[in-house]
Amino acid sequence: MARRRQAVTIKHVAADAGVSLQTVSRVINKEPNVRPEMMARVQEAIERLGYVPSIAAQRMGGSRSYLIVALNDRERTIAGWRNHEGTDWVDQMLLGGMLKCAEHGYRLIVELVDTHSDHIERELSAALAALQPDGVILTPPHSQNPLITGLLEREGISFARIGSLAPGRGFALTMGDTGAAEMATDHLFALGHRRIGLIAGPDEYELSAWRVAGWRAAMAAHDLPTDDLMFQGDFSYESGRQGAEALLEAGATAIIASNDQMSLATLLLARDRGLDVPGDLSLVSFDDTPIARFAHPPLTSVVQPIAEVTSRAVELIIAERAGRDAPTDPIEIAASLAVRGSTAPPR
Amino acid sequence: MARRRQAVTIKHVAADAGVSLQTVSRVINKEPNVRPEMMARVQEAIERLGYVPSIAAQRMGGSRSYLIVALNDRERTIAGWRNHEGTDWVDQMLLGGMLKCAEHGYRLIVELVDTHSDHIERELSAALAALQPDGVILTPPHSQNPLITGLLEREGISFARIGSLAPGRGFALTMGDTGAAEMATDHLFALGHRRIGLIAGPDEYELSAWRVAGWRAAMAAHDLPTDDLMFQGDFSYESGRQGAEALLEAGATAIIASNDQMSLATLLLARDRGLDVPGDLSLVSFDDTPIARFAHPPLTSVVQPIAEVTSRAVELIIAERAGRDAPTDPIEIAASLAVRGSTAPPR
DNA sequence: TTGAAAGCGCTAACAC
DNA sequence: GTGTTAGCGCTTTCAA
Repeated sequence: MARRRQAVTIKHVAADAGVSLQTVSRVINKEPNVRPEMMARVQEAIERLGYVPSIAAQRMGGSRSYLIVALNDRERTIAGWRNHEGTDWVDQMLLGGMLKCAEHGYRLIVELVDTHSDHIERELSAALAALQPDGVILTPPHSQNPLITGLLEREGISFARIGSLAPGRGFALTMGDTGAAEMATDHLFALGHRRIGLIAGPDEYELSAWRVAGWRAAMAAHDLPTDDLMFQGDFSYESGRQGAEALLEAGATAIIASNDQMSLATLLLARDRGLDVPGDLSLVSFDDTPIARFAHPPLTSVVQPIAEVTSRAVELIIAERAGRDAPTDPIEIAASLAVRGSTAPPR
Repeated sequence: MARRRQAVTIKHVAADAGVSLQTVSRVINKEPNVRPEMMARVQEAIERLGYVPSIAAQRMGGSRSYLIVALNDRERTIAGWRNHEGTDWVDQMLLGGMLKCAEHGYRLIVELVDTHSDHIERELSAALAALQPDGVILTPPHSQNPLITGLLEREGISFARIGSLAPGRGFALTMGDTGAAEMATDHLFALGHRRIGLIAGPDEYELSAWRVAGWRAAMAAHDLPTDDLMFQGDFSYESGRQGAEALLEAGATAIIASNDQMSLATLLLARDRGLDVPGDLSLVSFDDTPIARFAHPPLTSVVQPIAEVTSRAVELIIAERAGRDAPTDPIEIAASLAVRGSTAPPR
């Protein structure tokens, strides 16, 4: 295979337009101090020759790399793909992130690193050194891992933290978990439920606590006790089953589960016990994956705007690189509730 | 934001190990002609300093870019993500492709281009110029688009064609569609079906014809007529419904549908008509997405090894770049049949 | 407002 | 075997 070089480079454009390399570069980067006339001439040459800058060369020149890394948890992501039951977190990130990137000539690269690895910093450093991305989008639980945020901060790379409100650098974005939990609780309350249980996620995820807080707030607003109605799971099916057992024991007539696996576990436990959903037990899921949508009955679910949040994260990163000033307050893009067949008034 | 440069470069390593840049480069690239002793010294320096080569600089040096592009159909892919019903083609490509890439220090970048666009060549050229990937993995229907394969061939970029057997350059890989269709047909025959209908995919996809051929071959082997038992759909729900109507009209007791949407359409049509699946109608899907797995009953499906095929495609591309000789024959990684509740003996 | 020169981190070609 | 040199395509000084 022949050593392949760029077909048309900035030099060709410069020659064609009869200007210097520098002027072409300025036009490409939309820099000021170029006469409209020059700019038009250069633009025309670019079109004619079909010139597209090489991102490797742009990076080498010391400017942007036009690469944004979406960092996900390796174990969980791969497990999701392997089981292929449609957990579409990554797809939604691609949908929102890739398309937004494309609008600005950027690319989104998915990277996986182990949360629990002791050499997580080395893994990430290697990826950063290899790719030299202009930004990194962190998802839970990476978004609240100080080893990761610290490294990014030291390296001076702009990053977004999805699902984290911790103070510090990096754009914080949430999907309004507190409000979503309140919404779910209120929905169940409005149906007439009073014993509303919550199967929470693990502490490792900040958002677990937010959801608990939202549920507690809603319960308190209705003067309802929460005493033994909370069970802390770890997002696994098994923990969901345990949680459902505990909450049924506590007399829950409705259960909110913090993800699809725990919801599914609850649904199947109910079935095993001969309980009708939603007749004997109402159920709200906190994920809107096919597992929830195609369950029988289809689960009322909190729908998380992953694509929108990722898109926003990309925007923030690109805007910061472009020198525009960044918002310092956390950004919330609220989840919504899709009411389906798993919730109904209690008997 | 400070202009960020590589923290530790090949120069640092060279200095640290007391050798020339070139020697370090040779070690990195596993080139011959380096004494084991030198190599060890360099390796040690690399470890100690935590050096990782910059992909951009490697590309600039004129060698590999360590980037492989996975090219998918824009419209279909985005629609899949938007509807988010778990069509996990891209996920499976990432699963197989990313992991294999990672083993060799490569990255997989997902790119979307419009099949029906008249400027498809410009779109692709731009992506190639920007990224300068070492290889491109084509999926249907791009894999049989001469505009695309022609361009890649002219540019001298190695590429893999998934789902294409057309002659010409590029590694051809299939998932044994002919055999899969035969397998599905034989399964139904073994259950006692004689009127087995097929809802085929559009001609735009080579594999549509292979599936028809497999079905025909299996039917012929059992001396069964195929006359009015074939309907050509276009992978849409609507066409699936039309196909199901036509085939039921023709007296089919079993239907094989070429994707999940058409299968779902068939299932729902049966339900509308009060037909029990599998009692009155057996159904085999050609996709194993959540739509098929979570349907009621769960659909017997052809399971396509997308991850494996992509992984293999990555291997082939990397091997070719490394100068190892490439297989010229098409590679088949056979699909399997997951028997579920939608197939049973006819009444 | 424009251009010339230097250098980014790496590899290819050649010399030693 | 190993080191030296000359770029790759671009951006960043800095000078005009």
